[in-house]
Amino acid sequence: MLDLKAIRENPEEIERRLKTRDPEVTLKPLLEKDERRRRILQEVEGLKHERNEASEEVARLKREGREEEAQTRIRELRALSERIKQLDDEVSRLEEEIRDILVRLPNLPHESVPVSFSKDDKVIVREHKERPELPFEPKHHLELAHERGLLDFPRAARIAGSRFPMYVGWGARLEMALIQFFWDFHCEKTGYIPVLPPYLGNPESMFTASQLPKFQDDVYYIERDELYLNPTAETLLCNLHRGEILNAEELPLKYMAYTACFRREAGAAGEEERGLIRVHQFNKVELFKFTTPETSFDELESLVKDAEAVLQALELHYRVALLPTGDMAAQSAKTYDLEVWIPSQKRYYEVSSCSNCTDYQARRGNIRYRPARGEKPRYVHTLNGSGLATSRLMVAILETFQEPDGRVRVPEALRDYLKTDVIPPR
RNA sequence: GGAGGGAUGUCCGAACGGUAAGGAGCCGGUCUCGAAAACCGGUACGGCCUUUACGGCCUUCGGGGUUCGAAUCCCCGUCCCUCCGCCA
Repeated sequence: MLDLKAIRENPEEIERRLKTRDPEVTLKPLLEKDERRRRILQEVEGLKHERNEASEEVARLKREGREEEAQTRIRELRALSERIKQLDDEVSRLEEEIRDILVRLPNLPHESVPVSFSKDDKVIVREHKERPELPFEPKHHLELAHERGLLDFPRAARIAGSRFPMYVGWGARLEMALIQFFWDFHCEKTGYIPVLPPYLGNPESMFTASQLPKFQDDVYYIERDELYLNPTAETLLCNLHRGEILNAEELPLKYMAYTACFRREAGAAGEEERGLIRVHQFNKVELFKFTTPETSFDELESLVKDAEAVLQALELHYRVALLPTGDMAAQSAKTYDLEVWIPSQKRYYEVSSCSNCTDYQARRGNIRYRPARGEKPRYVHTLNGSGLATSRLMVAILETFQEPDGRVRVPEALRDYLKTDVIPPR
């Protein structure tokens, strides 16, 4: 959510910047409603002042036993109270309308973000390692998994439905090893506080993270209990300090969580996304930071490095992309994607998305910090990044490290977890 | 799921429907070489409004209602506690 006061003070500039993400944006109706609201507010506050003084007078008259005079005064005050109620209602209606508009506006993009509506206009910032050239036609991960009995989609479909993965045997062991490796890595090497949060979130949490109101259809919803199934731990961690005022000294606060993530993925389907690429349930270790406004963009750079470090440890080829204005999530002011090479498709897939959401989520969730003793609280900045999503990583590992005979070499970093250096045939 | 009890500031804690006591803590001061103690003063976080003032309005978990006026009465909800039931 953007700062209404800032919009009021600088509407042209803000509208211009928002239009780099969504050309439809117009602030005019918002400003008109704001103007009206403030006018009525002034009137009603004046009337309330009047009422407060009159009420005090009634109390005094009653204390002094001047009952008749008090009754006369009370009769007079009825009309005033009626008017106040009318105006109050109008103010609340306007406030609701203003909020409705405000919560749907995206965040202001940072000036370093390339301006474009096409996702192809992302900027490749850097690459790691050479693109692996296999001396044979690489097999699709599903084929490898089938030969080795690593995944069982048909039976998962029996249990839950299509596009739910089921890991079996060495597949299950590899998935657990990846989770455990990411978890240990960030606990020990990058210093994030580990958290196992609830997997369900209430409407307020979804709203704060900006999952609502726009992405209602992308999340699973349990109507009976008014709870949403976690789509990404960003949503959960974002709410860890909702409504709090943090101390400046404790910032930046760095958290990490492992969760399963659930997404409806309505409408998504296609040959390219067969197998583990796009599923309703996947595992992810998420990184999340609460920082001061001054440091957030530096913290974004280090967050990206923390996520990259895991890919490097796994010896994978990847690149870092800076997303253009039109391709970022609404809450983000600046986003880097980490994209890993998938040999069978000869293309990159996103395995991590690292964003600085500045004060956008903080304002929605009223997450603040006090810069110094006695000073007014300010909104924190929130940052999130996957560190990483395991399901797509498994695809990359199976395909990148496959041998001509279909065996899969286990990267050094995972050997302690798997107790083998090659995934054998079943 | 059922029955009770509760939620007031940084903390504790009061308030016949009449406009948020008191204490601790914290901040400032007196005293002191300095500190402690004592004493004096300040202290409702926070938000909104513009005529930026010694200003006004809102704020007793949240949302509604009754009333001239609600921390207080009524309704709905959230969270916490106790008991019963169920249960990995």
